[in-house]
Amino acid sequence: MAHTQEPTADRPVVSRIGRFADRDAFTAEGWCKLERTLELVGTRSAMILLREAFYGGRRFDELARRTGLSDAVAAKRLKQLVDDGLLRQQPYQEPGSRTRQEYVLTERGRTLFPVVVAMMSWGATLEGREGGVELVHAECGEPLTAVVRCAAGHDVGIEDAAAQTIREGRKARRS
Amino acid sequence: MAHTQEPTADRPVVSRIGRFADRDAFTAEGWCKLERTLELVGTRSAMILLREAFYGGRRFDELARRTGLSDAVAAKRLKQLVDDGLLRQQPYQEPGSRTRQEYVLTERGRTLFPVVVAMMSWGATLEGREGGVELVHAECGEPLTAVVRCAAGHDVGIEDAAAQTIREGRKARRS
DNA sequence: CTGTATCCCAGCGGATACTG
DNA sequence: CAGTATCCGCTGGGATACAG
Repeated sequence: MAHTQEPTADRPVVSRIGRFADRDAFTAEGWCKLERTLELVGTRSAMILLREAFYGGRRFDELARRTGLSDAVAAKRLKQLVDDGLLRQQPYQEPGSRTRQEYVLTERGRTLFPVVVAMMSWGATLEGREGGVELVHAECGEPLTAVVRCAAGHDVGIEDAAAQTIREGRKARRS
Repeated sequence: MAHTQEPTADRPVVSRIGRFADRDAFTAEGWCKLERTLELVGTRSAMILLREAFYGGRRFDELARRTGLSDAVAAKRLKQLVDDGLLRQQPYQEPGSRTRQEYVLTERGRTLFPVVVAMMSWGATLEGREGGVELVHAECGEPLTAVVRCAAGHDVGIEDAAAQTIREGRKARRS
């Protein structure tokens, strides 16, 4: 698949392999994986609540205040995230105080880690006030970024990516 | 699932280092890098237009139809993406036909690659119809995923991440 | 402390019609 | 082909008040 080449302006950034004649057939409905993701976490409130969950936030009060969301919106979105299986609610006993409910990421929610990191990392490249909170590697203290890799383990830059249609019925394997 | 210390309910999923006493001070305004990202690409239309750009879509008609967006919405969002410096409009001469305008990703837009891949890759893990379009590594044909890495080059799983406050003025270096 | 209930507004996005 | 203009419904999210 020769595509040595500079992805300059007169060529698509991402080369196309496969047949794109049938591209339009996949436009609508539930085909697009990106849109499926957006249906679950496509709102600002969902993303920043997840951000706080990754930061370690657990109690309702904590999550609502630190996101700056109103109670109503926080409650509604948290409920949706629980319904969608990204957060789980469970009782939590603190010695000396009464039982509380807390929100924790489920295993599925935890798999959003690269998504959150990718967005935070990209946002860090924009102009804006320095400071805030960041995620780092606990062992070396370096900030996190998201990189693209293929299922075979190769690092993949944008110029090495190609878009192709998936045959219906062909099982997408996720190693 | 290796990670020995189960990040169970009574511990934050992501451990906290640094002082979080001042955490609330960073809640509002432009501190959060994730929110900065959401301001630019936080809408459904922006994300799926970028998706099509990564797939290689260039002309207005193509982008509007394949995203399923109405002309009005597509035009408005494309204009915003151009204003924000994620897409660029440039003339394009096809032999035998008249000059056309086309939308191409700018360098900044291209850096959104991990974000788009992360979201598509996560969406692929959800239930839904098989098929559609996917991004693969051109050389080996394997599908793409996004993984988290620190600036020092280590792969970082969620259990190895920590949240910390950034001192104001400390320059966030991006290697 | 953890929500629910109402009211309200702005923005997203669809549909349709129209322009260069 | 590449948009603009207008209208309109839906929902995201804020504010305020109330409840277990």
